[in-house]
Amino acid sequence: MKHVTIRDLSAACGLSVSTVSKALNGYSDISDETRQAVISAAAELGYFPNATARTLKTSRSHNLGVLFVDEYQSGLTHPFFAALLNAFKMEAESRGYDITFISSNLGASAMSYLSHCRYRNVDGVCLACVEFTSPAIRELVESAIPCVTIDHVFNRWPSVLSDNVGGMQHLTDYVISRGHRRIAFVHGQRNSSVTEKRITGFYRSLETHGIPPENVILREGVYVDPLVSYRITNELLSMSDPPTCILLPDDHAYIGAMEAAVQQNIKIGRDISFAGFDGISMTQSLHPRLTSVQQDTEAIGREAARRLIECVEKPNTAGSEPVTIPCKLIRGETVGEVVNSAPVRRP
Amino acid sequence: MKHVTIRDLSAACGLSVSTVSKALNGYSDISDETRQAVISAAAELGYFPNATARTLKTSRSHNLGVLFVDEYQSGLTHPFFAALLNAFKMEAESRGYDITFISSNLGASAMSYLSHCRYRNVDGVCLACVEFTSPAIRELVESAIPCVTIDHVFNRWPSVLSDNVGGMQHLTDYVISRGHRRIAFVHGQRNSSVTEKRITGFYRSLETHGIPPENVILREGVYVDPLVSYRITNELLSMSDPPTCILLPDDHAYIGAMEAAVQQNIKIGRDISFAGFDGISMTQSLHPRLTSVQQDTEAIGREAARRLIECVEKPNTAGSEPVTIPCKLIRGETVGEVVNSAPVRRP
DNA sequence: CAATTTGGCTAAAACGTTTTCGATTACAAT
DNA sequence: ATTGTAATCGAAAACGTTTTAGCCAAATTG
Repeated sequence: MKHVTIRDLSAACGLSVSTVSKALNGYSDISDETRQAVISAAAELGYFPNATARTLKTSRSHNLGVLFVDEYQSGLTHPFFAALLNAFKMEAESRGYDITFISSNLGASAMSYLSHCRYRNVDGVCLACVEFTSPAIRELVESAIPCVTIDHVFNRWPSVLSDNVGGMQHLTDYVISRGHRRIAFVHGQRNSSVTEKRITGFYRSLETHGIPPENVILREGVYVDPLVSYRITNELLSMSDPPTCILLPDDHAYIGAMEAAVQQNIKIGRDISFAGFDGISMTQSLHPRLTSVQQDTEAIGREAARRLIECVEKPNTAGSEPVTIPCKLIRGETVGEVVNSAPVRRP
Repeated sequence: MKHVTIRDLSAACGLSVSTVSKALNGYSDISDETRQAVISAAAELGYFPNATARTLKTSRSHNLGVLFVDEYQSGLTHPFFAALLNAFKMEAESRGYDITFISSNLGASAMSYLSHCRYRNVDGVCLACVEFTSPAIRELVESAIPCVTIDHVFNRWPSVLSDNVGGMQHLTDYVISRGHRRIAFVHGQRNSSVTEKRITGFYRSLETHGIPPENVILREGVYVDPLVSYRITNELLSMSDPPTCILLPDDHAYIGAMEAAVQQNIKIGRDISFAGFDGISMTQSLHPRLTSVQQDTEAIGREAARRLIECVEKPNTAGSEPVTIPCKLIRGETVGEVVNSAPVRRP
């Protein structure tokens, strides 16, 4: 009932263990004849090499670490991360790698990220959704273990970036193209780097269209929280000079914003326009369907896995350039066309 | 820069490797004096035992497999599973266990679940959201590897059940207590075991309240799909003898149901009542706030980890009884009180 | 025909632990 | 002085692989 070992296999074939090992690992000094014999015997006995023993000898575990600390304590239910992880896992598995979560509180004794990685002999680690400047992270990325980072770049290692700047810029471009000139942006928390990037994209669009900063309203909201957005939307709608379009921190905010509009009896898509961020499936079933920007989580995860594995398997090759994955604009029904073009206020 | 090994530690202490190992592992034939010396030296050198070598020797990996196949291809974004996994992971990590995903398509060669588990030397595996009757699963649960199952019971192994029967029963009880007598249940897909359980709970409630089956309407909907629920809700509302309350397959369905009610200008909570299942946070921000039943995913995951680890660490103890985790009723605003008690039709 | 190469295989040492079984000492009891 | 008993420690074998170095016959070369 125990694991069938390479010794059993060698006995069954009448060959030495070294020959069997080399036959299975594609060494060139084994005849095709015996190689076939070994392979078919392995299949028959249901032999799989013991990953542990192999790792001990080769110090390659075919195991990738995944490190993320969720700011919102939502853990794996964090929608962006969950989708990301799923794609990463798919790609890694297809290339023969398992994944294990790296955390700092394994068992009783606290363990640094680096220690955990070494403890488990991971071949590489993917960093996402973390505070990249923290000492524990620095220790890890400065070690010899290959890393890939998402939405952040260390010049030693490959990285993949979601184009938050471009995504927000295109969304704003779109809103402006629909005639909006007085726009509010309720962005997410200021301490997050993605927030800063989206703000950058927002202003970049305004600039290219010559819309003066005085025309826009910037407010700080919070992610994954409809209630704050409800409050802020109410405030914005009751201004003496209200915006014609409100860009929300994410799709969750639309729930609150919608509520505010309905209460004030303001028709969405005509009297007020909204846009979200993330393209969550649920908000695509609401009416009116939310206009939003979708991050290509699948491509991000897949690309991260590819680059990390390449970095693991060919350590000599020079560090690759950061790749940025474009976002996709989802044209819903919440950004209406401004016909009686509101007078643009210029200084 | 390499891993600091037990040999380095033994050299630093001037002791043999065996003594060091025994000191760290709490053997009784080591004096407290030398034990302390070893421990402090280990801390100073940053020594962590290599999990791979330890596993090879002890055939205990401190690694738990997690096996789930998502029916909806939503992978880790499956909300119930994501929450479950998160809780399981937390509990496992606090007890010194890492987790790895078990799948059947690792690398090029297809590998059975059992082979994957053996390949990675997992100490045990948690089965959730799977087709428990499939041959690949049977092979695994019939092996020597400890298993814990969620929402299904094999009598060999511990299991933890979410009380879908009781949850649905209490929800129906509540609806009936609000005066509803003509109730529709749009349940999920019929091939799922949780669907059957909820239907059971539904009928159990009807029976205890003496409501004849002719009074209720049963329709098959689908999970995580607002559109189908939109259609079915529309159909139900246009009946000559419409229900006063519609129980939906899950919270996602409420999006569609709400849409249908708004279109027909029917006020939710007064003219028609709705209830969901799952207690997704988003629907708790909608208005009216959805009445729903929340599964205690945190307790389920935690309990599963506990039982699995106990089963791993004390293999002799007899198999524990299945534990069922109760659901929590969330009283929202979507189930109104029926004042002019609709006449109950009796045969 | 001798010398060299080549093809195909094996022996054995590692990888970093744990654990069994002895070995050594000290000290008390006979 | 001999024996017995604890109390500590160490030697060495394992766990299942991979990989280096080498062996032997056959094939090729001069």
